[in-house]
Amino acid sequence: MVSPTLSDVAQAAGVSYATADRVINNRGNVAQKSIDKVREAVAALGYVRNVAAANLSRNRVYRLAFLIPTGTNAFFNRIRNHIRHAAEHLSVDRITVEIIDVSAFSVDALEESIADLAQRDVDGVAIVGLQNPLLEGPLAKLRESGVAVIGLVSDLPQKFRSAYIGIDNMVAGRTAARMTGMAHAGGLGAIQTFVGSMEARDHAERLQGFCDVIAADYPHLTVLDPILTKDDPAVLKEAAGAVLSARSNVTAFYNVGAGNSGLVAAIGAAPENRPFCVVHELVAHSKQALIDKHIDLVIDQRPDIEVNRAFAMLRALLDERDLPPMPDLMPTIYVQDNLPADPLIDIAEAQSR
Amino acid sequence: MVSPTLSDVAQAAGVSYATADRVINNRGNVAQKSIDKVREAVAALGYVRNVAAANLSRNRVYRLAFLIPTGTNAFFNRIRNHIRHAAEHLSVDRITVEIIDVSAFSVDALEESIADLAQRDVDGVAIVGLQNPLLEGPLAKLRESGVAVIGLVSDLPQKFRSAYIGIDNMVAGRTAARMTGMAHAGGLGAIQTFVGSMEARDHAERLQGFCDVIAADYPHLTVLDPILTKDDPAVLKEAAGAVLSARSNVTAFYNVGAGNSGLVAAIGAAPENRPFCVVHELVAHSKQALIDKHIDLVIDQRPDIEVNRAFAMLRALLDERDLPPMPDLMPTIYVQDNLPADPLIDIAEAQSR
DNA sequence: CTGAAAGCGCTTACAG
DNA sequence: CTGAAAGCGCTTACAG
Repeated sequence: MVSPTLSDVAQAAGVSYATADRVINNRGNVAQKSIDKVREAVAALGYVRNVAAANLSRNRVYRLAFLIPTGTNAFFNRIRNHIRHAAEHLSVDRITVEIIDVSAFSVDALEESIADLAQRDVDGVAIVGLQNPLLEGPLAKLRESGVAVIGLVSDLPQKFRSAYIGIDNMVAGRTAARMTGMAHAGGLGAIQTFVGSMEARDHAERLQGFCDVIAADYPHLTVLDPILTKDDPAVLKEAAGAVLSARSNVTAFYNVGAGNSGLVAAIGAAPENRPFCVVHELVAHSKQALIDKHIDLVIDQRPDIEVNRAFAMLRALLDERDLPPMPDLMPTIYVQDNLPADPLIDIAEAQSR
Repeated sequence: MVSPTLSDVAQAAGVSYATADRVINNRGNVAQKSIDKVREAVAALGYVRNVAAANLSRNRVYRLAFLIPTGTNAFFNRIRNHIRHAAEHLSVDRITVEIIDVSAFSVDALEESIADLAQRDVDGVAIVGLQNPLLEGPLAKLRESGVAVIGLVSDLPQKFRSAYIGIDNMVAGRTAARMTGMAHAGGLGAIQTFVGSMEARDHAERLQGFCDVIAADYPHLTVLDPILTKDDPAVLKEAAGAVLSARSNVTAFYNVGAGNSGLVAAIGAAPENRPFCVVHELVAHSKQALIDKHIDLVIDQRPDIEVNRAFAMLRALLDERDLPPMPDLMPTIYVQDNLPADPLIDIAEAQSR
């Protein structure tokens, strides 16, 4: 039971190889009669196109690009490492990968980078995006020129990308709230929250999800107004330190954004009777803080899986084949006991220093 | 910068294509001088073998098999569904997949099934194994005949398989303990544990990990002796019901094994003031129990990821290429908020009824 | 020990 | 609108 080839199909349909090929790939210029005959033969034989052979024959090379925000953000450094690491194993499949740095959180910079891509010789691109209409023009152009576009970690305007790979930040916030609620075991409490910026959509969504769950299921807990940190460790250290030394009634810390090293430093300076601590993204210092019992939980979006999926998705898109199975990506909960021994986490951090 | 081909290498080395091929694939019968020249050329040009072309030329078809325990166990039904689902998308790559049922937990049955595989025309196999020396004979034969063998979910004797894909059950138990500890917020408590069988290695390991963490970090909690359930829902229902109606001082339930539907039924019958509940494996009824707030946490080993990795691993093994990046698989923690909308979970359950 | 050549299942000009 | 043929990068007999 060897699978049928295109020449089997052609023979069964009574047409030439080339004509069968034209039908299979919708290349046009075929008589309706021929089309019907080929379609029938395909159905009868159960023909399925051999993508590997097709790619070989056109000497297919996938040139992929990732647009990633710059900066010392340990999370994006982790993403970068996962891309590079995956890329090493992908050269076997004739895939070249380029990481393009984009100034973080700047719509203008992102717009320009996307426009530049059209010049570049690229087949597919994954973009850490922003939901901004300014991006629509360059994105439309990119897609017109046949480039596959997906959003990664942070979405693009939906009509201008083929897929989005990332978590739902509302869910991430809800998950953080659930754990914080549980950890109070029915007792009273007050939760001090920290956010980088309320303009950052992901931060706002996480906080929203967090507050929703606390209000619904843990009414004996109070969520205090968030302290704005700009994701700056120094700001976090100072603010958290102030709360701790005030011997307030705060029973938990939830940092919605980045800058965790500052939070950990403040806690390390006053370890007795610290509040329950939840933060986002597993990077070298948050991992170490878990091990040191300075914090309790890390909610992570699994950048390794995100990157792998981005590659799989781009390839499927470029091969014009069905997408591989991809259930929703859900935030993962780490405690000190289920930490992955992922060397890329630590590399990421080393580079960000 | 097109990547060099074997004919580039042959030309650079001053030998024929066939000779270069012999060196690249270690086929032997080549003069040392030729070997050296080819090796140099490979290094100089940065040649990397095109696996797709190689597979095409030998008309490579991968015939893979999975040996999975039978029974109504919802977890293994979930595994089955993931295999079938992945298989649908794999026919494109000339991969055929066969699921072979094996009587659960029977060394004899497993031994026989492995022996049968040698007859069958199979290139690679993933086996839900047992650590039993009886398996070594048939496994050795299988590998001699060139079949790639990996352990899945439960390991085989280590020397007789190329890789193991599954979680560390000690880690799973530790994780369960950490969450249970947190949920007591420093208060006193007693934890009733349930195990299927202390002979089952995975159960014993989970319980061990659980007890270790409670003893080390939550000394104010007591772990009660496990109730033996044989993974039978009826036994669990009865036992848990008895504990609940005794109005004991039990503050938490931890079910190390299967049979959760019985536990949930007992809780559903007496929902007021129920203990904190941790179970293993996300299947339709444990998912529903989370949503219904009958239980608090599910520790899951992500069978979807395990299955995907099993396929990737077997392919890499058969292609004799480097293994793709695979960080340790860690148990995942689910609460009602980060549940995946995975249709295969529910299919699995429907079939097991 | 070495090399020339057919073939894997496709795509792509090219000729008609 | 249709078909014959070269070529993609490899493997595999086969001849020497």
